[in-house]
Amino acid sequence: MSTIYDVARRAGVSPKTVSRVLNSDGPVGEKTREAVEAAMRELGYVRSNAARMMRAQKSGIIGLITGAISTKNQPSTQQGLPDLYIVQGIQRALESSGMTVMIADTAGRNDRVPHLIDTFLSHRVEGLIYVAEYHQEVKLPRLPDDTPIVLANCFDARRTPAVVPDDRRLQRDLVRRLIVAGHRRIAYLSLRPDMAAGRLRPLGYRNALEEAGLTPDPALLQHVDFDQPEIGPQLLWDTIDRMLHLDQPPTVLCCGNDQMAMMVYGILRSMGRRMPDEISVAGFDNYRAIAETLYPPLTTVDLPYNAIGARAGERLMQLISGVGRDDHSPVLVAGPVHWRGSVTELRPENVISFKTLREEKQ
Amino acid sequence: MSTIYDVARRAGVSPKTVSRVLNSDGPVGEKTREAVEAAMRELGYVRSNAARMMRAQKSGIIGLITGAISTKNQPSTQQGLPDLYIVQGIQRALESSGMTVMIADTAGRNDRVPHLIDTFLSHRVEGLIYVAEYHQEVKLPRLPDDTPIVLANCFDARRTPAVVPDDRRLQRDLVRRLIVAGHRRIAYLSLRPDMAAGRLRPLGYRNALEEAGLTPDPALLQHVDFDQPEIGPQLLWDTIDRMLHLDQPPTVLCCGNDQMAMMVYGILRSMGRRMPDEISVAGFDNYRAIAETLYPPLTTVDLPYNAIGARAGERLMQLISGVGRDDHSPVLVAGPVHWRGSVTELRPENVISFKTLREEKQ
DNA sequence: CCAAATTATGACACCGATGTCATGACACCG
DNA sequence: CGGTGTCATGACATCGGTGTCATAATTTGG
Repeated sequence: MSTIYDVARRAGVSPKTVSRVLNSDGPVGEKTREAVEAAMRELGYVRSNAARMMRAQKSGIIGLITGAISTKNQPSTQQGLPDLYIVQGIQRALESSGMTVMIADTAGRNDRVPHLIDTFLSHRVEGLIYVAEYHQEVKLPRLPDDTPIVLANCFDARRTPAVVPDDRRLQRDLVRRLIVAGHRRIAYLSLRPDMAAGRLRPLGYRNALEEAGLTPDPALLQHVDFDQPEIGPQLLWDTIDRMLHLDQPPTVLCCGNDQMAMMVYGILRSMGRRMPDEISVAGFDNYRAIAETLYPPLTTVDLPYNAIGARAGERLMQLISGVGRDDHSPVLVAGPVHWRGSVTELRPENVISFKTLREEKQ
Repeated sequence: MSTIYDVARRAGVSPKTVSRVLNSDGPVGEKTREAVEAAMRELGYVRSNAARMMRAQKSGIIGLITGAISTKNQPSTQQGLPDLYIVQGIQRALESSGMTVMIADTAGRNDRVPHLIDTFLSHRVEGLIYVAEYHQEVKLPRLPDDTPIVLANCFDARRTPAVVPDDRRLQRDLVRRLIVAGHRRIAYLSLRPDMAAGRLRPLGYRNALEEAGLTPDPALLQHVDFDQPEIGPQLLWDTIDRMLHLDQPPTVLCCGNDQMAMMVYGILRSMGRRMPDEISVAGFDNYRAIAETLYPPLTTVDLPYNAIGARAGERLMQLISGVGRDDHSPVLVAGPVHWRGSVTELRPENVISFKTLREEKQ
């Protein structure tokens, strides 16, 4: 591959002049510039980042660590593929700043993280982003120097800058909307409480009920470890069966995520229940491959992984430029409710007008 | 960040000696080595790849271009997220060779590809991999120099080294298995024929039937553009309705992919058909979030995106080391049939034993 | 015990781009 | 017309490792 020296020789100028043309640095004569540009074209010259990085002491590289990429085909895979969307969002956000993204995955082994960080540091990355596959607390080794790092879809005890989904608010918004549609008996099938989503979403559900003056009924709230290999569907079946046989059965089943909702679809239909007339179903995530393809399409709330990535990228760029280095508050990201065919709007006379709620939503 | 000069000064040796310790190059005295290692630890030294790359003229970087990462939230999103799995496979394959992966996405705009390639070249990547979101033909700008490139999940007219799924064989294997299970009236709901999968999979379906001495019935083969926004589900409904009212209706519906199968589940149940007793359903892809969570779990065939990535990575490493530079034959990748609850095994007396088929499958 | 081989270490150049400073050629102004 | 600015360009050093060669110290062998 050719260098500025090759270009300089061919154009009959000094290397420094070529450099000036490349960077529009100092003044360069019209004829000289043309000669240099011609030489560059003819040689197919591409400037070496390594050399330029050495002088500039800037790499223009951001390191991305994602455990997600590799834990996906583990036994218990319950989530969608949020990380891809997050990575996409990061790329979008970093694109304008001219950064190049270097990516590495832990291959499902957290003990490899220090090694990956070392590799990134040897490339002198200007910042790091750690992407988790689902909202959770993580523990990262302390970075040896002052390279900024942002956590996406996770947080840690050291209060490292983080961007996470606002699970509580998202669930609250969805349940609010269900209430606006006239539903009063709203069941909630929650994810395992050892995941952040399994704690925060039920909280949002409760908030929405209380706001509306409804008393949460313990009989309508149940944790279901639905993605357990064998017993998951059975657990779900039993729970739904029990709820539907209550004196006052729910009119809508709010599911911990879209995948659970998909399974609920199959179960309800096997039970001979018609959707959404007899019983409505709502999801969480707006996992589009599922929500839009299910029949009927699934009402759910958008967990905007793209935006999480974008926010993380922006936050990192700020940190790199020295802004908000001591701001430790996490960035919460929310998205809109997607109202589709899986939930009935109950008869108007049952629907109370949540004026304040609606206004707030705007 | 500290340099070997800092380390050398601290350890009271020359920079070259530090370099020797780093690379286990020449002989180094025991005491000297320890002093150097101590100094490195104390300073938190991390070697600069930029500098070393300059001398070595090797970057240790592989460039990854994926259009997929960004076209996902386009209107017509029908596939899963194969690219993530492909990327994962690539990383796995490259990990052992100590390569670092740099990733860039086209943000859905193919006109950005040349720019991305330039960026990669400026980093002096040792190879490139282009990952497509679904099996298709692509057209890439010619690379200006001899940097090797491999196409993953796509191919081009220049016969650039490529790794693609063996759609025909996968579909044939699945249909074979259906035949072994006793099915004779096998319907095929195909994807749009403008996608490679929409042409190759029906071909495999046909192959399997003919092998078994069954005559393909045109009434049982239908292209369905199921992921069209509004009319998709309707088209699918009509097609299924028509097929189920044939004189000899199908016993199993073979779907172009798992997502279509998911929609078919909903439709069949709305029609009041019980699965799998009355009618069986099979998918394609083994999109696990869907196939394993559907109720009943979906029989499908594994399109091993992971393996595609891994093969692509391996192929690239070969090319880099100069092996098989003029081998233009594409690598075909297949995976196993996953037999789950969505397809009935018909009564034994109906089941002919496909001895040869079974043996071949092993 | 001395020559030859081996071990341990350092001086120096180089990879390719760019920052600093110098130099020569003009143009402009009083 | 001489001094001062601006323009256009180049010489040279530098970034941080590593290859080459030289040199000093030590061991080995005859």
